[in-house]
Amino acid sequence: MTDQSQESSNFILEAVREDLESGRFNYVRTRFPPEPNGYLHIGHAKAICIDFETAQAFGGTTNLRFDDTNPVKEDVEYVEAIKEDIRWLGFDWGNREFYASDYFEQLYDFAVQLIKKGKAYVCHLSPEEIREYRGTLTEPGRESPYRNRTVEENLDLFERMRKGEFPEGSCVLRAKIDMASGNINLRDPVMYRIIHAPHHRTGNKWCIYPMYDFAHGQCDAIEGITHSLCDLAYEDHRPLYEWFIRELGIFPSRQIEFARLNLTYTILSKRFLKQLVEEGHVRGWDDPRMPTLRGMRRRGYTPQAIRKFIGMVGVSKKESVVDVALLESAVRDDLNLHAPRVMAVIDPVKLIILNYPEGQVEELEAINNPEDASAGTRKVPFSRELYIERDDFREEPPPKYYRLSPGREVRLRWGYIIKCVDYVKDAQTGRVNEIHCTYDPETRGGYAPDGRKVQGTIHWVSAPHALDAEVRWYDRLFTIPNPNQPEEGKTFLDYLNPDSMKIISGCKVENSLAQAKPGDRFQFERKGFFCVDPDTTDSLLVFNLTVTLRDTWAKIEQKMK
RNA sequence: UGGGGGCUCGUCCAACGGCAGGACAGCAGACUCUGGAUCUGUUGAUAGGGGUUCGAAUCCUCUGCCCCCAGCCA
Repeated sequence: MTDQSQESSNFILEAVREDLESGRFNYVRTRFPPEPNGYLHIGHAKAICIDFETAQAFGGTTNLRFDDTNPVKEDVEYVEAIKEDIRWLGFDWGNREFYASDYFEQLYDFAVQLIKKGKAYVCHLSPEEIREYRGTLTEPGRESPYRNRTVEENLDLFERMRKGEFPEGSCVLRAKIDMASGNINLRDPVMYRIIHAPHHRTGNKWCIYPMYDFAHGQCDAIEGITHSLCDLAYEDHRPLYEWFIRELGIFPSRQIEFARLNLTYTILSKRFLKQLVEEGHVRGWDDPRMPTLRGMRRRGYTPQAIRKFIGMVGVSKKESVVDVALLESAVRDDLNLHAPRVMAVIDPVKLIILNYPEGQVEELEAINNPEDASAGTRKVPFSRELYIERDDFREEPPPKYYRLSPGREVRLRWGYIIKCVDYVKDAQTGRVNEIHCTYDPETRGGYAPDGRKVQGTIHWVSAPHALDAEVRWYDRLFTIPNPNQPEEGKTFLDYLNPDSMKIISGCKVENSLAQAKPGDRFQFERKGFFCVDPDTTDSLLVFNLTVTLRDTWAKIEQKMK
């Protein structure tokens, strides 16, 4: 209860601790093994954190190893992107960057070793036949007619596979295990297949490539990985992983599986994310609505927030769906402490202070971050004509509304207390297009010398000084908590939120933002956290909504309906 | 009807035979020049049955429900 150490523990750390105590291992080394066939997302961030932090907890190291055993799916473009994203998260693999393809020769030797032991054979069954012979979940399989070839014949055939004498699909190398095993992975799994395609690293040197099951564990062994942490999906593969270790007599890495991350209102399947991009439902892999690390980065999420979130989620073997609100909370928490505050009016309406001298400009002092005194202060210009948020004025204020309305007083943040005396509406549309106020010159800086209480404080910008901006206001990409489980006859695309992005132009922001550069993060007071988008040009600032502030008024208003 | 896993507040994670706790969400209040932040309080759970035990979320047993596996993908 009062013990803080439990917060940072989990079943993997306990297992590793036991392995060290029992002497099973005397050091800790993990690996993060992405296949370079796509971009990293928040789900990968969980794996990355677990891999790196587990090792760190015991003074160990983590290798980055690209699992590049299938040349037709992979590309160098992805290895660079993956490295960039891991670094952004703040993890360092030093010079321990490896590739499964570095070990192709070694892996080939391992295969020969198994052939010589009579534990592997070249099989000429077609893919369809292999499937038939494999049996089903409830019925045992049948042995391949090629299963009992001699070692010499297998050695010869395997060598010729390597030399490129056979077309793709004509034969494979299989492990000779047990066609009746209840675990289908043990029914003579394929170890090598023929692929006549150039590999992004080995070029045309190879035309046979190891399958995941014959590559992963062996690479772990070669690298001396003590703990190979992976997805629950590989639980069934562990007996095979261990079979290869035993038969080859190689370093006995221990595979431990944990549950992958799922998030409400979010899709994390690579295939579906790809579909979102290719069909144009989002603007790209780095669209701020995407759960990719590049998307979240562009959205304004910080690596610290993502790591904090992963820590809050914990590690277990239970398949779960984490509420995306937890992520948003972690993001707010971090940004609250570090993002400078700024005034920005997203839906502006003109406000004129009738008794303020025309042409006069004052510089008012504003605190940059109330959570961080070292952030200092800045000057914001004040004048007779301002913009305020359209929603901060009501002709007929509802109960509990304490912003501006006719006859009422409100404080302009860091400015003066003003009172609404009149407003004008557009004759055509009926929309309010000007609000007339008077100000109390005694209240400069927002303090009332008479001690009078003003309930509302609203943000504003000086009209002649304001900068134009575009705001991209994001909402959840999907309308239901679990788009992974569509109703009968529907797909996740049926739940796309049509309002997941609203592009709002004509926003007015304070002029201190003139210096803002892409990637800079701010809090727009009373609104939310925003991040400067790379689409920003010299003439137009573009901001992405990272996450809104908690909005209790919206909640009250909602309840009154 | 094979094999492998999993069931603790709404959600996620703890408690490892000894008072079921935390975070997020929710609710109520305090404070406030952001209806922000902060602080306080509060609602709320051991899938079910049987057993072992002084004592069970934890051990045993039966039942139920959920997930994964039949790629020459990873």
